[in-house]
Amino acid sequence: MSSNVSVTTDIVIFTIRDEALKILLIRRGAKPYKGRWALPGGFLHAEEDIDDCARRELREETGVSGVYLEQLYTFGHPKRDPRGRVVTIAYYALIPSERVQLQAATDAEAVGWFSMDELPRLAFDHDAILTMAHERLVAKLNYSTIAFQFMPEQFTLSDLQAVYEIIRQEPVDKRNFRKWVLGLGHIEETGEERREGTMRPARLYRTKYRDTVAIIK
Amino acid sequence: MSSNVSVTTDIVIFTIRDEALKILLIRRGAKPYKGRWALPGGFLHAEEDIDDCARRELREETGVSGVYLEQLYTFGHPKRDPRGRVVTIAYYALIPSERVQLQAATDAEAVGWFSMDELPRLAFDHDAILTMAHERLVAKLNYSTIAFQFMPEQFTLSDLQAVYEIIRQEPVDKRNFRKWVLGLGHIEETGEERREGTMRPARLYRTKYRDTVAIIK
DNA sequence: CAATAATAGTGTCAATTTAACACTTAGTCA
DNA sequence: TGACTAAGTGTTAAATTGACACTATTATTG
Repeated sequence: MSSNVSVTTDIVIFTIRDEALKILLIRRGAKPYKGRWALPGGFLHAEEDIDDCARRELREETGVSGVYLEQLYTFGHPKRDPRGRVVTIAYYALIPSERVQLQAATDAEAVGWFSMDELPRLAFDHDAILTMAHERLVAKLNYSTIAFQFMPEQFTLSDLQAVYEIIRQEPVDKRNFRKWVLGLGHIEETGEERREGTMRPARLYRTKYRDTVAIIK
Repeated sequence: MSSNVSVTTDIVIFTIRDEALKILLIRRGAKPYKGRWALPGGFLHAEEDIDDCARRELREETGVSGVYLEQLYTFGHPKRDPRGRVVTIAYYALIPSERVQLQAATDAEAVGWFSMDELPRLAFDHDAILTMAHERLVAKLNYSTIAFQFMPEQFTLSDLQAVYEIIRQEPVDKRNFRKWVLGLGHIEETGEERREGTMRPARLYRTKYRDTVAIIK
């Protein structure tokens, strides 16, 4: 009756780093696709919820927890894994830029951050998963506060605008952006300023609802 | 390694009938939850794609094929099925009103169409699945042509408007609706009219892109 | 201490989109 | 031919969106 299917979760882990949207990939050490880059992922444990499985994989690969994680889609073509029948529940996660730096040291060899425009060939159907995750992220910028999940505790409006510009791959009008984002009522001034180099200091903001992604308008 | 998980698909089948949005449920004949109503669904076959599995279930329960079917979400809480570990990939399908009539005869006993506001208690976590499907459908009305999937070959603008009103559960302005829907450019006049009773005949329309759901604006 | 360099911060107006609203038309039947 | 019933049709005000350029603040340097 059960037809003996293996179930895994794979995660598309996004962050913003070096002015670019990056994805975490892992170089496979075993067959199949040995040596190819792949999404982090792993088998569902016996008594584990699928969200927990994804969270566990995320923690194992990046050390981070408590970040935004959302189920994306389930991929189950019978031939997607040459080893046998493997259904994978794909997730995507968003990690604030700061947290990534902390992890830069781990495992240096087998793990890498890649820009969307310099992706290597991927194992399995991971390119399809990644493409779908990217489309979802871009779409969600327009009707949710998902972008805030990339921000550190405190950030400037220019920082936040940069996230939108990097993901959208096009410039955003500064005044309209500020009007819009302040009008949302989801961020507030911390009262502090960031001064850097020889320029006018920028006001710092924080998100009011740290780990909620709101649907807007 | 595979932890022996069973995989099923469950389907939320929507149609519009008797001025209401209805969902197809099946009365369970076996334990667990014997006698309770449940979503149609079944186990994934060995060499079957998951979409095909859902389509097969849909055809088995309703006799229809070639209708709109979309993957919804995957539910995998370890305790969601008392028999053991079952991960279910939930889908939802939209069936045009006309096609339903044809199936009214089948299996009369064990199958039933239920309005959203007169739902019985459901087996497993099927109420959560159904709620999510309903939310998705309502959301998609606003940014896609998904509602057209409920329409027969030919329909009037009033027919189409009724679909929006039934799903939204609120009246829609007739003139604004017509302006909007004609402006989309996704339907065209057939040239024919429907005359019924003692009223002015209504122009008939058809969708231009039969089995595509477009994302709009 | 004045000039410069670099980013932060700010408002208006036109264009577009959305939302509200009521009467005429075409047909059937009595 | 009058009455009934749903079909069909435009205008206007309000709200939203999008385009656009200058002043403010700081640190550094001559």
